[in-house]
Amino acid sequence: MPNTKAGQTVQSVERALAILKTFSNGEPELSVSQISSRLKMPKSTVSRLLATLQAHGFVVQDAETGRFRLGAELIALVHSAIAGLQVHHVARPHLRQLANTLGETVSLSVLDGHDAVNLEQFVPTQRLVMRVGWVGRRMPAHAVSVGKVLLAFLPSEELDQLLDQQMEPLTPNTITNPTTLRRELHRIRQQGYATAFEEFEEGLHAISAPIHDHTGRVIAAISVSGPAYRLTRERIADIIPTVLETAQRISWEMGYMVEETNR
Amino acid sequence: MPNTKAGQTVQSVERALAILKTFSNGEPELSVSQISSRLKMPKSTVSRLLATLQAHGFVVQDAETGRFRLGAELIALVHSAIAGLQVHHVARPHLRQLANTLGETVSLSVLDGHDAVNLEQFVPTQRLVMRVGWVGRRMPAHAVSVGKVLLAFLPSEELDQLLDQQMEPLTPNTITNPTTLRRELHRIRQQGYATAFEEFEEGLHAISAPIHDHTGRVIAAISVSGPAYRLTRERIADIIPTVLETAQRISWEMGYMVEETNR
DNA sequence: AACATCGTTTCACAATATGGAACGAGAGGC
DNA sequence: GCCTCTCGTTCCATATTGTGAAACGATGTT
Repeated sequence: MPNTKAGQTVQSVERALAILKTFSNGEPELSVSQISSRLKMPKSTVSRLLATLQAHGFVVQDAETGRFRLGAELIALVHSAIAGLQVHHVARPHLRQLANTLGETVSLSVLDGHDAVNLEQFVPTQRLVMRVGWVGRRMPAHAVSVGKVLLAFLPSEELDQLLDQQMEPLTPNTITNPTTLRRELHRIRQQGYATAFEEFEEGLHAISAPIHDHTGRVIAAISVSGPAYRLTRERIADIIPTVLETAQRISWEMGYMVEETNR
Repeated sequence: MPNTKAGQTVQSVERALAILKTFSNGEPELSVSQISSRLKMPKSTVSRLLATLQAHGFVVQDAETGRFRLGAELIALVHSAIAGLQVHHVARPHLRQLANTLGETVSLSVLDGHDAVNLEQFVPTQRLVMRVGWVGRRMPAHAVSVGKVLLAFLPSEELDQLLDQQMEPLTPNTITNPTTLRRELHRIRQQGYATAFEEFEEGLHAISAPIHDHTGRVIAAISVSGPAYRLTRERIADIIPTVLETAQRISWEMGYMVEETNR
C-alpha cells in the first residue's frame, strides 16, 4: 500500500458534488434557489457551479423553466462505468462485511462449464476476517449451493447441455438424479436462494444467492458456508434475509434495476 | 427566459469533471500518473481532486494497486436520474435537430389505449423549426406509422386485447384486416421501423422508429411525416438510417443498453 | 403598475486552490 | 541486501481563483 492518505479535499469540487447528490433525493428537477437554501450556499455560488456542471453536460437547464436536471453525460459516464465493472471488485467490501457480521466463510463464485469457481473468499479467523482462501478453487456445480444457484438461473438451452452428463455423488446427500435436480433448481428459482446440507462434504452446510448484472442476467453468486454443528438448518433459516440483502445490494451496484419507474 | 447566460465556470470543478470523463475512454482503471499526463495537470492536483471525488464515493481506490475506478455513488446517482427521466425531455433536442436536417415534421408519441398520442412535435417553417403543433393530438394507432410501431412492440397479451376491436378505414390504404395488420406488425418488429403511405390521410407519408427505456421496453416512438410529393417513397428509404440513429440515440440516453459487456 | 422571485452577473477581497519539490512506500534489478 | 525507479500523498509559499453581498434584468403575480 502506498501512503496513508488523510483527506485533503477541494472545497468547490465538494460543493459541486453535493449539488449533484441533491438530485438523488426524489425530486429530479431543482431550481438554483432550492439548492441554495437546501445546501446553505449563496445563490451566486450555486449558479456558477451549475454553469460549470452544465458546460460538461452533467446537468441540463430546462429552457423555459430555468430549472436544472441531471444530464446525459452522467448517463454516458455510467454506461462505461458499468461496462468496466468487475463483479469481484464491487462485491469485495460487501463480502467482507457479511463475513464479519456472520462469522462464517463467505465466497463469490461464477459458473465455468460444470464447475463453480471461487473468485473471492473471506474466512473469519479468531478476531479478524482474512481475505485469501481457496480462490480459483473448482467445485462440481450440482453438489454445492452456489453451483445450484448458478445452474438454476441459466438459460434453459445451456442448462440442457450441462445436465446430460453424469453427476458424481460426493456424499450420500449429493443430488445425482437429473429429474430431482431439475425440481430442486425450479424451487431455487422460485425462492431466490439455494441451500446445501452436506451435499458436497460431510458436515458442511451452505446457503447461496444470485448476483445479477445490469441486463438482469445472473453472472455470479455469493455463499455462506460453515460446519453443520455451527451453521445449523435453523441458523441458516435465520440468516436468509441477510444473505439475500447483501446479494441484492451487490446486484444494485452492478447496475441491476428492479423497479419500473418510467412514464 | 431568464438572463442570457455567458459561461462563468469554476476551474477546479471543471478539472474534476474532466478526470471523471477520462474513465469513459475504454480503460476503467486509471492511476494518478496516467491521468496527470493525459490531462496535463500536476500529479498533486490530480491526487487532491481524486481524494475529493473519493470522499463522495464518485471514485474508489483499489486498496492494493492504488489505482482508481468509478464509484458506486455515481451509479446511485444515475439510478435516480434515470428514474426521473422524462422521454420528451430527453428526446426534445434530438427531435429538433432531426427536423432541422430533414426539413420535415418530426414528432414523439406514446400509446394510450387504441390511440397514438403526440407528446412533442417540431414543424419546420421557412427558415426555423417551430416547436408547438398538435401536441396532445390523438390518432388511431392502426392507421399511423408511430401507432404501428408502438403496437408492434407491445406484449402479445396486450396486443390481443386491442386487436379484437373494429378498425376504421380512414383512406383506401388503411389496414383494417386484423390478419394483415398482424403480418405488418411482425414485419415492423423484424426491420425495426414502420412506414405508412397515405394510410391516415390522403397525400401523407410517414416513417417511425421505436424508443426503448432502460428496461428494454418500447415506451414511445418518433416519426417523420410529410406530404407525399416531397416525402416520396424513395426519400423515405434514404432517411431510414437517420431516423433509426436518432431513435437509438434517444434510447441510449434513456439508459437502454444494447451490448453485453460484463465478465 | 408595483412587487416578488427567478437566475445571472459584477467586483473587491482574501480565502482557497495550485504545483514544484520533498516524502514514504513498494516493486524490480543487480 | 542495496540501489533505483515509480508510485501516490503531503508540504508550503504564492497568487491565482473562488467567493458572496449586492446589483441586474427578465418573468410572472398581485
